[in-house]
Amino acid sequence: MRLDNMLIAEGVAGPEKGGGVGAAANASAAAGAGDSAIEHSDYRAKLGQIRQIYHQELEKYEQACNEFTTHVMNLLREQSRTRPITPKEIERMVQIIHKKFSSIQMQLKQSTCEAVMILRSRFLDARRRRRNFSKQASEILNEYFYSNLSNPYPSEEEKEALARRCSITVNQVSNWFGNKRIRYKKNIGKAQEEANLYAAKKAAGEGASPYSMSGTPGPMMSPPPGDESSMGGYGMPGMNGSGYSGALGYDLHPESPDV
DNA sequence: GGAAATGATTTGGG
DNA sequence: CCCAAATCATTTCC
Repeated sequence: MRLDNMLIAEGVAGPEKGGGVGAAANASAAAGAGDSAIEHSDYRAKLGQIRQIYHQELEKYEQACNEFTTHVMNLLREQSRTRPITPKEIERMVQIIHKKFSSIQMQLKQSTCEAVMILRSRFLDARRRRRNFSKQASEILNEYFYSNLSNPYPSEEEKEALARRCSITVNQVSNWFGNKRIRYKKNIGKAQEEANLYAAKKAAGEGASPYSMSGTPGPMMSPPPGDESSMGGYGMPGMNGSGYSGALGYDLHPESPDV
């Protein structure tokens, strides 16, 4: 019913996917804006584990059910010597057994669903895998922010430029400015120091080049001496060993973290 | 270990 | 869409 559909939708039940668990070796980290590729393979690996356990258990139940059924059949056959037993009665017995076992399977399915839900919330919520930006990125963003304090709203192009220089996404730049604005406003008194600090830094670093905001937002501004915007992001997230323990003995042992 | 800092998301308004 | 504000979850610093 619902649970089945959900499990199929999540890829736990249903058609077997290719090589199964160990077939998530995706080593193509697109240079551009590829941000949701690596986390996905990790997610799938864990999902594969869940699927494996699920099928294992399912099979076990199936087997147990069959064994129990034949056992009961034997008992009935034995009894048939002392009293007449109709085929209908046997069939009813079998049905009762199957019903019982299917309810047990239901439990398995439900706890599997729960496990998937937990997994989803663990991996799909980016808040849980937050990483601080690099020092340089913060520098760049702060520079812009305090240089344009009167209007700290970078246009789309400016955001893109900042994103490139910081090796982060445009969305992250937007987030950063959203956070920065609100948090700057919250305590202006204290942040003022920071403003001065960055203003001074600016003046010292650039000498006579007031690219504040009046003129064109030239995309060719020369960065300060210590630029180096390559540096390939900020490394792979360590992915602390979550080890969620589901209701029914699901336990994803902390796997070796590498791609 | 707890507080502060910080990045990301949700909510609500335009 | 973008933004502000509130909130969440994690990292960093003490």
